[in-house]
Amino acid sequence: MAQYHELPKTYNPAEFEDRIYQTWCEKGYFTPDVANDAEHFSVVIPPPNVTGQLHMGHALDETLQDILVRHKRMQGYNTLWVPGTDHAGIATQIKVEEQLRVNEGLTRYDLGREKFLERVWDWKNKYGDRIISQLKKLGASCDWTRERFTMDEGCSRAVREVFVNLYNKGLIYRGHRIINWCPHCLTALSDAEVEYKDQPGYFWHIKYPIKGEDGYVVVATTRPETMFGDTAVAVNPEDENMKHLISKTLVLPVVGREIPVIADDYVEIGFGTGCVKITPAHDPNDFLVGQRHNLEQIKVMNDDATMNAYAGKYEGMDRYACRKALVADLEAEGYLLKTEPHDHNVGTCYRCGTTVEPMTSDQWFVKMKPLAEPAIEAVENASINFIPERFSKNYFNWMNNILDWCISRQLWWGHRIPAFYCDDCGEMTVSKEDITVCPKCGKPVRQEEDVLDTWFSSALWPFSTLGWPDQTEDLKKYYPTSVLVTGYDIITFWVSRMIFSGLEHMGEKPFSTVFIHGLVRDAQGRKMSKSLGNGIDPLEIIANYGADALRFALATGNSPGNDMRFSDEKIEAARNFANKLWNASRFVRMNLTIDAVALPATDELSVEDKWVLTEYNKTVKAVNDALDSFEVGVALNELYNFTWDIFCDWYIELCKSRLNDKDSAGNLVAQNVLCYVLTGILKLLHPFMPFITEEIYQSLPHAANDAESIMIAKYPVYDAAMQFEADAAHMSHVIDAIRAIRNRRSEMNIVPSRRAKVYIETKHAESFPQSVEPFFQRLASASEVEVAETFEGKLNADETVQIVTAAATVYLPLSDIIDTEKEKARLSAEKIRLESEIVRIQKKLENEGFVAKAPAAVVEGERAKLAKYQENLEGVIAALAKLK
RNA sequence: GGAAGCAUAGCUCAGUUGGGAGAGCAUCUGCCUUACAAGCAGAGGGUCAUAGGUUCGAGCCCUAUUGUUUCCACCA
Repeated sequence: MAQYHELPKTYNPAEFEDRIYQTWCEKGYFTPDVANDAEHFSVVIPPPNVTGQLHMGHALDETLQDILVRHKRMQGYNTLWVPGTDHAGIATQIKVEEQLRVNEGLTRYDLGREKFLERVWDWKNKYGDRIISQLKKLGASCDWTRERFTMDEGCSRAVREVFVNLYNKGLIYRGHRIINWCPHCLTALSDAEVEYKDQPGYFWHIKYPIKGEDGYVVVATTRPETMFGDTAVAVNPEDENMKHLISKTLVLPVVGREIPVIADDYVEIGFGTGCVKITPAHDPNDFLVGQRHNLEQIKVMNDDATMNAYAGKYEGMDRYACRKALVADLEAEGYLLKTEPHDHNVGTCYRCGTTVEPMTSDQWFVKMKPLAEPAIEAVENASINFIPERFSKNYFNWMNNILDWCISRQLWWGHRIPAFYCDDCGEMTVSKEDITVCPKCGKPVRQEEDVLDTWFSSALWPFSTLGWPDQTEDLKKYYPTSVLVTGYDIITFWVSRMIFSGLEHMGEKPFSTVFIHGLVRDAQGRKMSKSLGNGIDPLEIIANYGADALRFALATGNSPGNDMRFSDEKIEAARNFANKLWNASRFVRMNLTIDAVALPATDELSVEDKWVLTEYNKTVKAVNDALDSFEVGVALNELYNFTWDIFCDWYIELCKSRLNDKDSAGNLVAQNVLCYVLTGILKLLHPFMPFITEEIYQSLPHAANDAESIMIAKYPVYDAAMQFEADAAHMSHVIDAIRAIRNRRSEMNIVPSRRAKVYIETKHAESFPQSVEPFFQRLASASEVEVAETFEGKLNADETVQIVTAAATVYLPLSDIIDTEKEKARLSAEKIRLESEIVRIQKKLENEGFVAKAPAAVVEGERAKLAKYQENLEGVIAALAKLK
């Protein structure tokens, strides 16, 4: 035993987690051999942003991935988990600008582009490293030799390659279009980056006078400040009340500019006033109307959402200040007809929360329709599967209605768009390589200032991380990846874009399965957020409870796609389980004299050995099945129950008598079976709780074919030869009887220290051989045990407690505390219960439909149940008769 | 406006091809039984949201309703 280290008396994860992780790294277990021709299992990590630190969402995402990855690795797959981080364009730039402002009172313009980017890289290095070290704390078995960053050289090359390819195919274009503008971040946003929120507001009804007439039309608007950009008023041509206005000219109040009344069926008859002001430069719908009618686009705001010269005397005012002043003026001049409260949904920036301003602008776009079609098809024909399946509906909804993707951002942090302008001849060149002179005229060129949407590079992650555009060995071996694990909140941002990118650039899907999980909420079910201050720090949890407990708490009870709550109770329960496993292992270990484990031959095994092996084997199957179908919570529940209830509470207890008898043959058998099953539990649990299982594994003797580390051990597989059904049935008779005795004694408040002889009257003598007698002594407070087919005439019913179980009637001679009347009442109640059960089952079995249509196994099960109840009832009736 | 999820013990949640409901925590009772009080043994507690339907049989499938959460779209 000397070669195996001791387990300290108390479970203290902090003592070994870091050490074990370091050993795994040193041994290179995380790095697969590309040349190994086993089937591959590959996963790319959803790259955490370099903006911050690990939060519970990451912890869940990483835990689930690690469970799948470790399971497959132990099953012998050529397993790769690629780690990395995301540059997170806007988010990171905002953070660094904020830091700059607070610490130095500077803006990015004070530093200039180059110096500012140096600062961002400093930030990236610091926080990127921090998040990686946090992933390691969690136990993530990523291959760190393949760590990537969305802006590293390789990924940047992939981005350029993709950009140029799409441009050459006509799928990327530059256009003057209406986009979502964030006046705080000072950049365009894609549709996906806008979050709509309900905000209270008003409908202002404003008179627009008709030129040359006394009359006016009334337009209702929630955004009066945009009226400086109005270039028409539209009515529906089918609207009988309005059609007479068509082609008339209106005079914009305050501004005095003349605009036409146009006909467009975009206007809904009966809604509002029936007249709609058209502001093509500041509303997406109006933009389309403007295109149809060739209207002028008048932009009335600056980039920071202050009003420009078109707003006349309001120039320089913020859009909301302008709104207030304008409304007051309109009212004063009699143009304001009425003001009604109106809640509406306004778009906000997903990074800073500022209300987005729709504006026309020159931006770069990806033409989406041609890319979306094959991406939709891949999910439709189940080439890619969502788990749970319902999330494919989300996906279809987004992809079917997709508009062109605005990919340019007016930021500095990101992949600069590889377009080069020649101011001399006006030529624009898009190029994979940087160029300095115009290929057409030879004059100097300047590169596009804008950078790409951060999701543009994320979209390439499954292949850019494997070396593309080079045809690397990694790419050949590990693409397409096997599973993508992520939250439902970024299906549109990321998953959909990876799918069409993979199909377009690789000609093959990026992954086969998308495994979606929910959000981690706080104990009250609220989203964790900085503003609420209810975030739980995973690192604090690890420090207090250990990474294994955190992982267990996140994985247990988790079902795909559903949100979960994280609470103190949960993490404590997880820690308690780890502690239980720890102590059970200590117990096993302290009873060991063997140096190696070998499962004894079947004829050497006792009934309880065969029982526990049968139950273990069932658990092996259940866990593998559950993991194969991504039911991580179900798998862990199976393991929890087997470990705690069957192994610890029963099997270990059942072994104690053999373990105490050091010289018996049974002693070695028990040692071997205990070690065998415990090692099996450790292996099964390893993907969920990697550290504690390794620590214990290293402290136990192993079988000849066991690996040096549990990480690379073989995952248990179901073995039909290890199903000992008959023995398992015998054992459950014994367990039934023990439970029944405990139950009675507890009801009668008999302290465990008061022992009593146990008489077992049974027709199933084979279930109660002499070898099980110690179980009753140890677990049912028996002083001694006697088994017989009948104790007729030997026991006085009035002086014994009668306990009827399915397979036996047990007598406890406790004459001094027996209340015969209570015994009668109890047995009578039991009789009634059994009778009603019997009637229920009999009815079922008399039902021809049931017998004819139900599966044979179910019918058989009911028959067996009936027989059991009937035997039980006979026992109760006999017991009652004796009390008369 | 469109779509989806959830509703099961006091609380938080499992329940996967439909065969008479489980766990953790909490509560109550008894135990320091030499691995574990972060524990052991027992107990109580559920018209599985409501109303219909399919079926021999429904927590599970279908329809409607109520409550709740989320996603998408958005009418100025």
